[in-house]
Amino acid sequence: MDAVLKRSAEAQATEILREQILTGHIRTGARLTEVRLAAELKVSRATVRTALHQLTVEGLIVQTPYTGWSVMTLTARDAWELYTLRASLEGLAARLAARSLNAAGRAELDRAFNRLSSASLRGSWAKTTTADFALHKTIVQLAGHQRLAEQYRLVEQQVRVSIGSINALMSDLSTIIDQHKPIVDAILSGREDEAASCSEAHSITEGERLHAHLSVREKPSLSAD
Amino acid sequence: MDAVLKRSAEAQATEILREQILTGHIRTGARLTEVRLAAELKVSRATVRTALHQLTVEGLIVQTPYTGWSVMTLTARDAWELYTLRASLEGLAARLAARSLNAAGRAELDRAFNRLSSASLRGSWAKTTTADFALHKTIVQLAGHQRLAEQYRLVEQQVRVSIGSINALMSDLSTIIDQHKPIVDAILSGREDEAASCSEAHSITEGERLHAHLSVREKPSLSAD
DNA sequence: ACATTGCCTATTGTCGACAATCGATCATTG
DNA sequence: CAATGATCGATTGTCGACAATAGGCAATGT
Repeated sequence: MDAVLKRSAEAQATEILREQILTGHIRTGARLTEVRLAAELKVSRATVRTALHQLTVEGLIVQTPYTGWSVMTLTARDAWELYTLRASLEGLAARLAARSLNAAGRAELDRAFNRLSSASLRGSWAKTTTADFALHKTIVQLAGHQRLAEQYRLVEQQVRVSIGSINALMSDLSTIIDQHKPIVDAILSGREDEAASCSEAHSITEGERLHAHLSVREKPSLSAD
Repeated sequence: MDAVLKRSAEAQATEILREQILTGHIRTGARLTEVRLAAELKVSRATVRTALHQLTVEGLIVQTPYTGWSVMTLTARDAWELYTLRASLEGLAARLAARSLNAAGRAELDRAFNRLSSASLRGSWAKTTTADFALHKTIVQLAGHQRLAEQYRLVEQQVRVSIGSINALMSDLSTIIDQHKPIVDAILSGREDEAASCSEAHSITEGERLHAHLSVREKPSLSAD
C-alpha cells in the first residue's frame, strides 16, 4: 500500500519553480524576487529562500548577494561543458545498461525506442522531442545507478532550459531513428563498449549543434532583447 | 585585483560544517540537530538550516522529516556508484587535460606528480594521501571544465568521508608511483585515449578496494558500534 | 504478560519582523 | 556642466517565536 502523499511546502515550492523554469514559463535571465514569489506561492519568504537555494545548487538559477536571483543563461562554453559531461554520463549509463540488462529492462527499452520511432515517423515534432528525452532517461534508469541518474538529471535540466529558450534544435525527424538505433541495438545485445561509444558520439553530435546555435547568438555585439 | 573577502554567515556555516564532516571531526552516521549547531556556530537556526540543506544536496548529510539530520553513511553499493562515477569523470578530465595542455599546465602537473612520488618514497602515509588527492585534483583543474570540476568535487567529498571513517585504504606506498605514472605520462604527451583509459582503470581499481572494505564491514549481522 | 492507546517531549516546518546591503537617483559644488 | 557625495527605495541576510510532526513512554484494558 502506498503511503499518503505528504510533502513539505519547501519541496512543493522547489518543484513548482523548477517546473516553471523548465517549461520556459519563467524565461532564462528573468529576475526573481523572494517577496514576489512568496506572495504568488502563498508561502513565507523562508520557504521560497530554501527552494531558491536548492535550485541554485542544481544550477538553474544564480544569486547575486543583496541584489536578487535570476534564471541562469547558457553561454556557448556552458553548452560545451554540458554536452561533454552528458556524453560521459550517457556513455557510462549505456555501458552499465548493456551489462546488466534483463527481460524487463529489455521490454522497457524496446517500448521507449518504438515510441520514439513512431513519433518521428508521424512527423510530430513535440512528441518526438518528448520521446527522445524519455529514451535517454530510460537508458539511464536501466543502469541502476542512483548517483549517475541524479547527475544526469541535473545536466539534462540545464540543457532543457536552454533548448526551451532557443525553441528549435531537433535535427531532422527522419534521421532520429538512425541516430538512436545503434545505441539501442548495442545495449540489447550486451556489447558494452559499443553501447558506450555510440552513446558518447551521439551526445557530442547533439552538443555541437547546440553549441553552434548559441555561438551565433553570442556573436552580435548588440543585445538581443 | 582580488575583491575583498565578504562571505555570508550561511556560506561560512556551510563551509565549517563541511570541513568538520570531511575531517572526520563529525563522524558518519552522527546525528545533527539544528538548535545545537546554531548554538555552537553562534548563528540562527535559519542560517544553520540553509547550510544543512546545501550539504544535503551535496550528498554529505541526509534529512528525515521532523526527526533530524545525520551524516551519510556509505554502503558497499554506494561505494560502487561513487567509483564508477569517479572513473568516468576522471577519464573525461584526463582526456581534456591531454587535449589542451600548455606549458603552465605541464609544469603544474609535473610539480604535483613529483610531490606525490617524493612523499611516497619518504614513506609518509599522510603526506602521500594528500598528494594523491592533490594530483587528481590538478588533472581535473587542467581540464578547464567548471561543471566537471564541481561534479568531481562532490564525488570526492563523499569518498573522503568514508575513507576517513575507515581509516586506512591506501595501497602500498611503493606501488603508488607505478599507478600514477602512466596517467601523467599519457597526459603530458597528449595521448588522449590512453590518458582517459588509464585514469578510468586507476579509479576502478581503487574503487574495488574500497568496495571490498565496506563489504566485509556489512557482512556481520552484529552492529559494529 | 502483552498489545493498544493516548500523551509528551524533542525536533523540524513555517512564519513575519528587523537589520544590512546594494544600485540608482538626486542634490551639491567646483 | 561635470564630478562627487548623500539619500532613498528595493532586496536580501538574519533572527526569534509559534505551529506541526514523529517517536518514545507510560497507562490501561484484556
